[in-house]
Amino acid sequence: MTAIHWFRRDLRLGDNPALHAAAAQGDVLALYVLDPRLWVSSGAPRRAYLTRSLAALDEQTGGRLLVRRGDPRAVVPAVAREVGAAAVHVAASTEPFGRRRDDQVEWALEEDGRALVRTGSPYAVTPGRVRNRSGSPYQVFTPFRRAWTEHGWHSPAPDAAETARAVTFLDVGRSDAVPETPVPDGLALPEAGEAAALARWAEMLDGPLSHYRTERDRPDLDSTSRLSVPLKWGEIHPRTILADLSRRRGEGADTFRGQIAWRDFHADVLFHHPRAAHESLTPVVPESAWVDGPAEATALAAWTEGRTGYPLVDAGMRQLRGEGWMHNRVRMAVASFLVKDLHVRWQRGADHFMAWLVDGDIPQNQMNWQWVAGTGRDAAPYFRVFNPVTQGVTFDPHGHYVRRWVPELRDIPGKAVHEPWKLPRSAAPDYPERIVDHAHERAVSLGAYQSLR
DNA sequence: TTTTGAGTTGTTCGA
DNA sequence: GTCGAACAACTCAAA
Repeated sequence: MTAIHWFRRDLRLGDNPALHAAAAQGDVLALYVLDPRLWVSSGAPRRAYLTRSLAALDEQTGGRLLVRRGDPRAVVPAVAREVGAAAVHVAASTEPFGRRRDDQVEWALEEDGRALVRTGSPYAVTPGRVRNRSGSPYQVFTPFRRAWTEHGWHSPAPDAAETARAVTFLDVGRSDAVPETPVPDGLALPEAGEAAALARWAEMLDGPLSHYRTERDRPDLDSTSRLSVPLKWGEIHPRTILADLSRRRGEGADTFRGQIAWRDFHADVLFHHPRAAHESLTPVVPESAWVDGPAEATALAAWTEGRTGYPLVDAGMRQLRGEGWMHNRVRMAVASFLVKDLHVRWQRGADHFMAWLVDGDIPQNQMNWQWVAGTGRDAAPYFRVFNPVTQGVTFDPHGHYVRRWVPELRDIPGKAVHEPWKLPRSAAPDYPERIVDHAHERAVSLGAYQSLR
């Protein structure tokens, strides 16, 4: 008997229960479907990364990954007919687009007498499972985390080597050509694939994890896991991470576990509120507070190109275009700046992030933007406005991060780099003037909030 | 049943 | 220079 494992956001062999569910039925056809709708909306950095991750997965399957281009609602049932598979196995999608698509694929398969079998999801606890005593989802992170911890999670499934031995992958011939995916000029992509993800995690466990609680906010240090990318693509599963963490003591492990909990929480909130992918869950300022038209375009251009005149903001925006990634602390600072200093709707910023982030993921990206904007379920209080100078001095105390990404400021030593306007113009003649005054715009934002209360 | 206290990520102001 | 309070409103769980 033949079964299909349809890979999506689980581009790995290890700790992949859905793949084992397929293998339990016989030989496995490893399938990936390049959906033009997703391909186009992914942005060049993610397309380039995906291509490389698929190449790594193909190698892991002995060159037997079948890649087909087209609408999964047509492609998946067609491939199932071709190979005579009774079932197509997947890890469940939980975000709005994927749920709808999977339901439609399931109906198409059922018309043909075949089944779509969902086993597991990209989360430690499948969204929708954590409930309070009255059966409702949690609105607030801390109680969610408590219940999530009590809920627990499965032990990891077999690792990649064992899986490769246990599963027989079918060779059904030629894949469709994957389109050319040039890497945008100057963009340094991280290495893709399961092996690279596990190597990065092993490095983290033996190094930065012990100082994670105190140093994770420092963009000038390599103190974070950078696992957002492999987690987005499922090159590693959070369950693998939690199992390793359970064997570690210390506040670093506990803080990192909290980040995994946040990831599950965001997926859970979006599961219960699909509209949160594009609408504010709780509008906190009147529509009139946002800029529109040419004013919005001008503000967005300065922000996306990293020429706002605020060094930390500009460094972050340039890191995004340079690496397809940005340090989390800086993501918050630039997001706060766009929403509360430039008065641009959070959705515009979220769209730009999705266009450039290699880890760009709807639940994490949109929910974090809503957190900063104060519109989320468990959002930042309205008065929490990040001061780009204070954030810079506090978290990039020597200015290393800013100088790395903003070469016009390279000659300003130490933390003075966060306030170049206090120096003679000759210290950084090519660096832009501030496009707004933070203190003033902060007051405007607080006023807008008051007006809706 | 009602009350109470705590809650990812900040900043400013006045004592 | 340091430090605590204030800046809302609401959810949730423990008392």
